[in-house]
Amino acid sequence: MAKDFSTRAESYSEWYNELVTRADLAEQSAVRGCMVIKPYGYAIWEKMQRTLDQMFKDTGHQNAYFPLFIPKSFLSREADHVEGFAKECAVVTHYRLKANPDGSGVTVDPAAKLEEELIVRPTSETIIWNTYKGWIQSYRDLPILVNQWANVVRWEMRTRLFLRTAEFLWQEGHTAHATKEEAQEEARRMLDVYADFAQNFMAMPVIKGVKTANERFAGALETYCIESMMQDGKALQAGTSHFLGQNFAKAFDVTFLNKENKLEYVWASSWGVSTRLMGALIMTHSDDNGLVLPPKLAPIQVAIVPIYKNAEQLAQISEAALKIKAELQAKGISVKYDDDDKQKPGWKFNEYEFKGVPVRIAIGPRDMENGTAEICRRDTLEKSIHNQAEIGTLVPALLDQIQQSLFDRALKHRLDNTVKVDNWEDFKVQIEQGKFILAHWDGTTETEVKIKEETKATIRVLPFEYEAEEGKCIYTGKPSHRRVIFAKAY
RNA sequence: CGGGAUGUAGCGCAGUUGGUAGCGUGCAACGUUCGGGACGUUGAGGUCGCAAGUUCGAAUCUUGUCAUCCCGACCA
Repeated sequence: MAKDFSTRAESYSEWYNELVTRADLAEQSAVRGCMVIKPYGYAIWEKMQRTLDQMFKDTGHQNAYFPLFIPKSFLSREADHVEGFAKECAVVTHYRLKANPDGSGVTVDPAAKLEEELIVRPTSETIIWNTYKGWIQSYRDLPILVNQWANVVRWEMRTRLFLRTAEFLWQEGHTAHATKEEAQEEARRMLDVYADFAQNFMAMPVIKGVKTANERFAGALETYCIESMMQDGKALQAGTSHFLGQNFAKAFDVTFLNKENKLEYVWASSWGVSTRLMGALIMTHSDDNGLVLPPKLAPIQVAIVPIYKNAEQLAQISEAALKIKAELQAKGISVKYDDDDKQKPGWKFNEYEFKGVPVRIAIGPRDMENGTAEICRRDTLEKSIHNQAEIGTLVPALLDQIQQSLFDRALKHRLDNTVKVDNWEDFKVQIEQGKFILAHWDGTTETEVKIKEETKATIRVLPFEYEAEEGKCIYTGKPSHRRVIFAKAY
């Protein structure tokens, strides 16, 4: 009955939708390409949000909120930006409905046509920089370090639950600086924050680096990214941070007087991560039994399940269980004691496995006789028996261990599936096997595009960490000084 | 927008040569159970995606239409 979800590459829907459904995280909405995030899924997102939000604040940022609607003319101010997003925008053209004369529902009132159409934001650079114009006059007004938690809409032709939905939740940071260096530093700093979050909270190893010109954000001078490998070997872009130069300042005429009393355009960065991270989390750790959550992001870290035949036994077990629960909670661990009489222990075991709860503790009559409890860890499904008195000290250490071991396992998977390739035939073979390929590239967009056409492989990232090495482009044979990472991507 | 497939109970599906709809699971009640999704008995739940046509009669045949999924195109 095992469906081999965790490793099968070819069937996205079974691999992914099934796990999402079983873990009860999200479902398709009635609206095309949108999703309903269910309470348990949202609890995970909230935990991610809180963690990230604190990290932003620790790096000096503040939250703010900007409008959902963007006047059409704003979007077209920056040439590359509009070109990048024009094909996927939802447009508001009217502001009123009216009842049909024959009483059969409503129709759009043609009299209520907007003079200028409004775009539902696909990203907020334009509306924010239009606002920043009014906020910035002097170098004393800088930097502005603002983040927004919001939803955005991108009318993609093809959507995938969590990974590419028409509407998604995200945060977008938009910063304004007096110097180029400062803006670049900011973009790099936030990439580090993302990498920190991915690796230390999501237990998801990432490769930090820079995108090629071809894969760059529309309107950016440089796009930095964290790139991660999913269990089927495909790459997922987990977060991006952009150095925008003065492009948006020029487009929205945002200038300031510097210390030398000279008028200058403002320098910018923007950065964002989205509910796609939920997809990344699922696809990095899940196995055939369902979701596997890293302890630091699990809404429930420990579930305690009593096993009993009658009310008397339950009362005894509850006493022991609640003691353990209190002990763990005192250490900041979220614990659920599930004495729900409506479900059987076996059912609960499966349920918490679907939901990815890192540690499960079972206590039954046999344990009560011996003063013990059974601990099962979700990542390995190993069970062990311990004295009840030890649980309070054992579990915190175990949670740390699970967190680390999930990361180690994912990193090993990536390293095991990363290969250096030096000839084209080999490249085509390896890319089909879902590998990350380290190969030389001649640095041209032309070559990059041709490789993509022939193999569907894209250059995921030019890693910051690399060995300088003379070589020949995998495709054209032209000289190259370093290897870059090719892979198929979601 | 091109290629392919699918729409039948909450979910997953069957339904033969046209004869007025069934299985699994889930749901409700009761009893026995309870250390890995228990079992039995009873019960509730369906405009067969929508529309038109053929026919005495359509889930089934025809046409149209809508929706969803997969593969492309598209995609910080």
